[in-house]
Amino acid sequence: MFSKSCEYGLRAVIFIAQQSLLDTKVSLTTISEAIDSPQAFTAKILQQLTRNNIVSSIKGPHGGFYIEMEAMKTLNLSAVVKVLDGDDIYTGCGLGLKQCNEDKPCPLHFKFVDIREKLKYMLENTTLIMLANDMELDVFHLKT
Amino acid sequence: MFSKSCEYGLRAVIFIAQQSLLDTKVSLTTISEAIDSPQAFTAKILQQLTRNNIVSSIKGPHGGFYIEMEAMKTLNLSAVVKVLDGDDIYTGCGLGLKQCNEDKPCPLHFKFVDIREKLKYMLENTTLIMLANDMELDVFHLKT
DNA sequence: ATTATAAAGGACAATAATATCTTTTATTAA
DNA sequence: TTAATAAAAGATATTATTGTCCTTTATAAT
Ligand code: FES
Ligand code: FES
Repeated sequence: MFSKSCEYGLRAVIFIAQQSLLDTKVSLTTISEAIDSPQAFTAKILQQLTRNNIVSSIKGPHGGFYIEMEAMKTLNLSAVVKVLDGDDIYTGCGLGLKQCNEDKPCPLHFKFVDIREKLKYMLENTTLIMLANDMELDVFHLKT
Repeated sequence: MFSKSCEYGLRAVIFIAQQSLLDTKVSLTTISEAIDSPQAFTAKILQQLTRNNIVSSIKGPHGGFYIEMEAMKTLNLSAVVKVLDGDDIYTGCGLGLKQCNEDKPCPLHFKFVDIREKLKYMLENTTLIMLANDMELDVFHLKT
């Protein structure tokens, strides 16, 4: 479904959001251990996310990554996916036609678009703060 | 969503099914032109599909690929996807955890499984003959 | 000012996916 | 039985994704 980059990115963002709820900044090392992802690769992903204003970062001692409360309330999973995987998942044809077009549809178009829209709706309506709050319940996991 | 192999494979299977409805066997060249796919790569994909008894093939003059009427009625898109992409799409965690497990779920699990099941249902309930018949309507396309 | 910390950035490496090319095998028709 | 046709199989090439390593920049504390 999503690329590895996107999977790590989503897990990282959820972990950072959870910690930001407690006003804690987290370092790359802490993040990659918490979500069980390759550290250097995760660093690259976090760079993309900070450049695109999903997460914030501060260099130096006591620095690290965090997410502004305002951003947590506004941002949804869709924003993260768009940064890391583009919007192919929202606009691409299920059978790989160069463009998904209602007027020249592939034989799977109508059935496929139905599911694609449900996925889109789900990602757009799941905010980071919702997930951060869920994580406080101790029933959800970000590794293994 | 699907790999390139799977996209080409699905398009090829739908085209072959449509032609088999008319009792026509089709060659690799015909197929790759009809679905606008790289010929040699498509050959590899068709080999996998014949080995796995999705499509049938005959070598030599007047040979080519076809699908048995019985197979067309029985086989669904899910069978094709499983051969080419495995069943990761049915069993994999949306956030890339090593295994998707209801008892140790990722924060997206329940929302994700809902969509995953809908996709599974759609693929399992779309038979090749349904799509072959649809293609006769001249409203659906397999390229551009 | 110096040192330690931590993210940012650039260069490179390994692996997997995609794609091509060549040879072999099976089948048909002349 | 020979030549032509078409799929199967094997080897190789290209590209994208995933992953690592090293250097630079910013910040904080001593
Ligand atoms: S044209 Fe294929 S999904 Fe829309
Ligand atoms: S554990 Fe992540 S989708 Fe099931």
